[in-house]
Amino acid sequence: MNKQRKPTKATVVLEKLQDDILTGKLAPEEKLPIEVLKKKYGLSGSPLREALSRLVVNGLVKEEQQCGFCVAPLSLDEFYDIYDIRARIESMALEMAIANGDDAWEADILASWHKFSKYIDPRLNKNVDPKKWDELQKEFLFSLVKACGSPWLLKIRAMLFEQTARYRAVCISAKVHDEKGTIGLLKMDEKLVAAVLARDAQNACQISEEAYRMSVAHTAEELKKRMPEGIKHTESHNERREEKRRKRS
Amino acid sequence: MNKQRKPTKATVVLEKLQDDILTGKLAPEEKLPIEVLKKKYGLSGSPLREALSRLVVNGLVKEEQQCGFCVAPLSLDEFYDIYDIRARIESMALEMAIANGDDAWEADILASWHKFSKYIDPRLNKNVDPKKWDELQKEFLFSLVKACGSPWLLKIRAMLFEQTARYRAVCISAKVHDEKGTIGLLKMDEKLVAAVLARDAQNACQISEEAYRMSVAHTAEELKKRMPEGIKHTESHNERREEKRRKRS
DNA sequence: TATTTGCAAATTGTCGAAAATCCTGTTATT
DNA sequence: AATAACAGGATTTTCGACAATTTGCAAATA
Repeated sequence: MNKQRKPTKATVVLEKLQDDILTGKLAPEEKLPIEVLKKKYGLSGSPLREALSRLVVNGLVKEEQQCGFCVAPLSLDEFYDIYDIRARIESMALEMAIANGDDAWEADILASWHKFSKYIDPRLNKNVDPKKWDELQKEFLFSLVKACGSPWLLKIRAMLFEQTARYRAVCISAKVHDEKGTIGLLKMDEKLVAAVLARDAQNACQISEEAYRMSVAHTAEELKKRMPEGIKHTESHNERREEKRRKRS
Repeated sequence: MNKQRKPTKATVVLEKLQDDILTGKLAPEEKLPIEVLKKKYGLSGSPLREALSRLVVNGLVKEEQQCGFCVAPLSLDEFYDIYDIRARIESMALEMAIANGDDAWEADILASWHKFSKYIDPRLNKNVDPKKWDELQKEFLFSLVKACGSPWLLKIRAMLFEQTARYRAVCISAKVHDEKGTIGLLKMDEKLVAAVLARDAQNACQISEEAYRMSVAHTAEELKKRMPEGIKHTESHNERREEKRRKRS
């Protein structure tokens, strides 16, 4: 009998904040003044600070002592870093899952692959919702490694996944309309599923890493196009301060 | 130009709590009632909850909604898991560092290895402080991977390192008095340094993993002696997993 | 006897205000 | 003119009290 405990306001607002950051409603480098957030989310300072503190640890929020919180910045450097590490971790988990997985694991892969592939296939579905695309893909990728047997590896993986979501969000809509690219992705993932179910770890990892490489290249293109805006925002922020100082002197 | 900001009480008490948990002053599963902590650390609830919230995210503290916080439990299951993942992550970082490291990196390895090895060698130093042993070893191991080039990998590694510290602490004093074991460790680490400086990644990783395996075996022995009965019941399962890991390499 | 119900005590979670700290623009000093 | 010292205002951080929730225990019920 699992006792259902009422979630605290802190955890509720944590999820809301996380979602707002991941979807870009709160922009990178944006300042997060408590006074504003209090009104926006309709609660007091304590649970807010609690939520923000948690987000600091997993890297979505940055804190400067005595100067409050802000959304963690985005950078190309970090983007390449996270994707690189994420691909390696994913391979590691994949290898372990292939060694450990049982029948239920295989069944789960087939099920989530079915749902994901049918949904995003432009030949079957013309109206894909980027949000749902992301959700289904997440479930599919998770099903592959779920059976790796290591809670900590899954925890680390989840953390990296969350981080990359922020970068993906920048250009997710672009992907939806790239019919040719989508079909390529489908074919590649299909090969991946086949390799995993055949318990061919080496091949599976190779395909997985290849998929990551393509994804990185694609996303980086979009990022370079759009990041200037994101960065300009913070730069202008800094420059405004600089300018003010210059004017006065 | 680095402005020194005064640290908040929350961050101060965070470090104190972390230290108390890592050194075992706060026992695993021990309840952490705020009323008690308030008196113990001499401050109010808000910064305390903030610190505890952070510790929840990185896994040192467990929270149950509406029922407060407690020190995260220790279990053999988790012990094997963390060490396994940590060894793999360490190999990954080692490989990258060997590929990326420069002269300064090599120099740093030699320096910290010198300090560490001289200090723990029972033929040179009879009065070793376990705390300092741990500190020097930490610095030495960090120097090996520092040049891996990935901030995120280092962050993950640091997190796992912290976690294992708690398990090590249970039996750290035993290690200090095992003269033969210490000399064995020294020899092994010496070979590791040689392999790293020779940029022989494969060999280095092999030695590193071998060292972890020995460490796991040794620590597990001590843990089994000291841990309460209830926790041991999954032991056979864990050992099977260890077997699998051993065979693979 | 075993299970459920209901109340009191204890503890957690939240609030609003007070204290501490930082930033900005002005004035004083060299 | 450049630098340092200093208030005023804004923001962050902390406190102490209040509200909400759980837990323990005893009485009631089957």
